[in-house]
Amino acid sequence: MQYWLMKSEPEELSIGDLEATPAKAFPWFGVRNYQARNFMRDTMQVGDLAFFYHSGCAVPGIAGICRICSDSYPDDSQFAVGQPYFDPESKPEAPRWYLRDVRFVARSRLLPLAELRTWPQLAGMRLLARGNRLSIMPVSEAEWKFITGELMGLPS
DNA sequence: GCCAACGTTGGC
DNA sequence: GCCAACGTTGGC
Repeated sequence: MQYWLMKSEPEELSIGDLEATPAKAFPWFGVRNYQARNFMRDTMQVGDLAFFYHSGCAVPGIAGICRICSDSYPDDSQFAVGQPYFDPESKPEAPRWYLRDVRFVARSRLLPLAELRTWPQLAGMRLLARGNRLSIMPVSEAEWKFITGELMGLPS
């Protein structure tokens, strides 16, 4: 059981979209970074929990929690000619990009990036490291427990 | 294998 | 829209 943080632009997919259809498995499509792909393809396990992070919006921050609910499989969007995530270098017989499905767990109050930076307990968080651009990254158990317990007020 | 150029991410 | 930081590409 590991913890993660997954970034999404809410205009594309938001925690509200998951919440609106909590039984649905949402493919986490569009990741085009090898390190993030490797986390999804190789390291994640079904049942892992992840913070759902809203990026590229007015107030970026953690907006809720989702659960990894599938094994990894090829991201269809890499083969969609003319679409934003098309990758002409990737072949169906050797897909380059893999994803997993996630499902809604909880919405939280928005925890803005600027607020997360103020907590000494989170000073080592990868999300807050200078120049960090990874869209999928591990979260330590201590960070997870602090955020869910102290900032979200969820029972442990 | 180095590294400059370029494209992308993502906060502000 | 700007720009810092990073990842990728490709020439050498």
